[in-house]
Order: sequence, then C-alpha cells, then structure tokens
Amino acid sequence: MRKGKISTAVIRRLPRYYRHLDDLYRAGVVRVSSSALAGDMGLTASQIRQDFSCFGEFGQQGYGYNVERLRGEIAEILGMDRDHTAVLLGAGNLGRALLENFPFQKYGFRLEAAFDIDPSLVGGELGGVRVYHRDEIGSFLRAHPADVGILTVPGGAAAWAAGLLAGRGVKGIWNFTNVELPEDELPGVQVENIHFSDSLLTLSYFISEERP
Amino acid sequence: MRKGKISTAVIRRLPRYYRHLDDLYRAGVVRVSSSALAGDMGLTASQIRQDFSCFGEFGQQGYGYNVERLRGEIAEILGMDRDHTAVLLGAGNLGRALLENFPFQKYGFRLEAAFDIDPSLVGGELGGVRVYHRDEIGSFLRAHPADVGILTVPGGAAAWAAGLLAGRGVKGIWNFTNVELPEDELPGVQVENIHFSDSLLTLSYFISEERP
DNA sequence: TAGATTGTTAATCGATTAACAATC
DNA sequence: TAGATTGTTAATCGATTAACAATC
Repeated sequence: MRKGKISTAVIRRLPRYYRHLDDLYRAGVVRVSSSALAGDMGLTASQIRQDFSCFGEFGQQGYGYNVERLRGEIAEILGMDRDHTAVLLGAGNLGRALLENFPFQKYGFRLEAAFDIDPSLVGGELGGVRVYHRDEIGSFLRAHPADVGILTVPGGAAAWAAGLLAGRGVKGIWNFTNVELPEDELPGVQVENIHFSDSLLTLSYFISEERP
Repeated sequence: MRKGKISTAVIRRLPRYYRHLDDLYRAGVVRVSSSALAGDMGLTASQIRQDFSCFGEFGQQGYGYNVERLRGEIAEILGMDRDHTAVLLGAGNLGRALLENFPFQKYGFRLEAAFDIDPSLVGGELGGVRVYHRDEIGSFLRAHPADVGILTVPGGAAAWAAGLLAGRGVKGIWNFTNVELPEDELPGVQVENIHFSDSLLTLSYFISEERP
C-alpha cells in the first residue's frame, strides 16, 4: 500500500486531512475533489493528489474522492483502528486536562492508567481512569504492556520517566515536558513532542515587528 | 539586521536553539562552535551557521560563538525582551495548567487576565491571575490592550472567541482548541496552533507498523 | 459522448549540505 | 604563527507545483 518512504511533511498533513474530511462527512458531504479540498484548506490541488498517491489510489477520474472512503483510508493509514493503549505519567493540571477532556477513544487510544505521587490522587479516578502511585509503573506495565506513555510530569522527572517507559517496551512517548528527551538513549521509541514554550516563542517572533 | 525573508523552517528552529543555549549558559559554558552545537542537537554545522547568518554575524572565526551573546541575540530575535501582554480565555483544566504552571515571564509575556463563565471561578485568582466573566472581555481589552489571546475554550466557542479577540486588536492567538480557526476572517492576526489531536495522530502513525 | 478530475511525470522552487576563502 | 572556525557561495537534495495523458 505504501509506496517507498513517506516524508514527514506528508505525514504531518494527514491529521489535518482527516479532521477536514471528518467535518465534511459529518456535514453529509458525499464527494469532494482535490481542488475543493485545496480551496478549503489553503493547499494546492496538486499537493493533495501527490500526498494521497503516496498511499494508494483513492479517487476516481472525473468524480473526485468519496468522502467517507477517503476519511476511512486516512484513519487506517494513521493507525486509528489499531486500538492503541496508553498510560499517563503525572496527573497535575495538564495531565488532568488530558484525562478529563481529551477524547482518546476518538483517535483509537485506550487510556489504561495514570500515575502520580500525590497521595490525594493515588487510589482514585480521574476522567474514568484509575490513578496509581508512581512506584507501581513498572509492575503495571509488566502486567499490561502499553503502546504509548504520555509524559506530563515536571521537566526534572522527564528523562527518568522516559527511560522507565522505554525499558518497559512502549513504542511511543507523547512528551509534554518542555524538555528535550535523550532520544539516542530511547532506542526504538518514537518521541512526539508538544513544546508549549517553542510554540509561544514562535508566536512571539511573528508578533514582534522589526525595531525602528 | 534581518536579511530578506526568513523561512518558517528557520524560525521554528530558533526556540530550540534558545533552549539549548540557555542550558549551556546555565551550565557555565562560555563558548560553543557550530559543530559542537550540531552534535548536541542532531543538526549539521552548516545548517546552524546558515540559520544564524540570516540574522547577523554572531560568531568569530577560529573561536566559535559566545554562548551568552548568542543566547541574547536569539532571545531578542524571538522578541523575548518585548514584554508582551496576554489574556487567557477559558479557565478549564488546560487553562488552569497554563495559569498555574507555565512560566510566561520567562518568555517575556505578562498574563494580565483570565476569562471564564464558571461563577465559582469568576472574581477569584488562578496562578496569581484575576479571573473575570467572559462578558467582560471586550471592556477589559478596551482598557488594557493585549498582544496575545490564549484560546483554551471548548472547540465550539473557538471561532466566536477568536473573532472577538481579533476585533479587539490582538496581534496573535495561541490556539489550543483542536479546531482550525478561520484565519482569513482574522486579518492581521498571527495564529499559532497547538493541536493535541494532530500530534497524537502523528505519533499513532509512527507506532503503527505495516500490516502483514 | 463531453466534461471533469484523477494519478503521475516533468519542471520549478526552496532548503539543506558541502566546500572554501577569509580571518581570528 | 598555525590551527580552528566562521560566513558565504556553490552544489545537492527534496518537496511543491505544473502539466497532461488516462479515464470515469
């Protein structure tokens, strides 16, 4: 299905395609052409056709793409049908925001447990997920291997926690600490960063006009 | 100082340079060469010199770069010395996580107010920031113009809130809603997105092996 | 059928890497 | 001074755009 190596530029556009196709699908739209998508999304029709053609032939000449089919193909490419499992480390405000508000199941993830050191949280539930003590991570993962570890711990604990997750065989780490993880010490683990600080500084750059 | 148009690829690397140089600075390192930086950060020395040279000549042949100076130059390029002001819309879990834990001042931002509709929050403080009722946004911004609006409202309220902020003259919107903002209806406003869902789906792609 | 739109090949554009003279 | 390392120009690589034959 996949033809050769797919560039990360293409892959990072896939979730946006999915989001837009999902909107169209929910609005009852049946077909869409690459040029209509391009207009909606601020891309070129050429680029869209190139992107999709990395993965197969999803369209039909003279017609365009069936919205439901294309949405489904992209969901599958993204692995949304794999029923991935995840654990969350650090149930502070940010961890809690994810536990209580983020629709993991919508993206094909099952959140199996959260870990923290705060005694007032341990033993309870947040967003329907059981909270365990940090010391139990190892034994929990031995019994229930997880695909992804979500890092919402303080920056100081990030490297330690990442190493532990890697040692327990997670395939990916979703890193919310504003800290670079030592990826060469995490062999075989995909790291996806959400660096709030980098994002804010990028915005800061764009709103700071040239000095007079 | 800036030579021609700077590509966004370069700009998005600047915060990482800053972060690394700040680490070196705090560790007491005085000088660094492009090849040392390259080794640390997984880039090429060529790329690093190209990137810096977009903004000026910060190094010295035979010596390299002075860490403190380079860190300062990048901080200035990023606008970290501009004392930007910001308001936050939506003091749910995620908004609270930012209010209570994110070091805005470290990046040159002053968070002036938060807004929500929850009566148990309005009138109080979170992370040292006063919480006002949503209906007061307009009058507050008229009295205290802000550079950036931080959107941590539910997706359904995102477009409305963005329009309001744009109408009140913010220069940038830091968008945490997993929704695309209608940027053509926000003239002159820079939008910087943190799409948790896109990030998780990207990770999902990379941990989903080819089907047999 | 005629019109529309794909998938793909070729052309262009931009970003990264390599090389090296300048010089500290 | 000799060695090291920059800033910049040129070469390469990759990604985006354009064009068009295939075909629904």
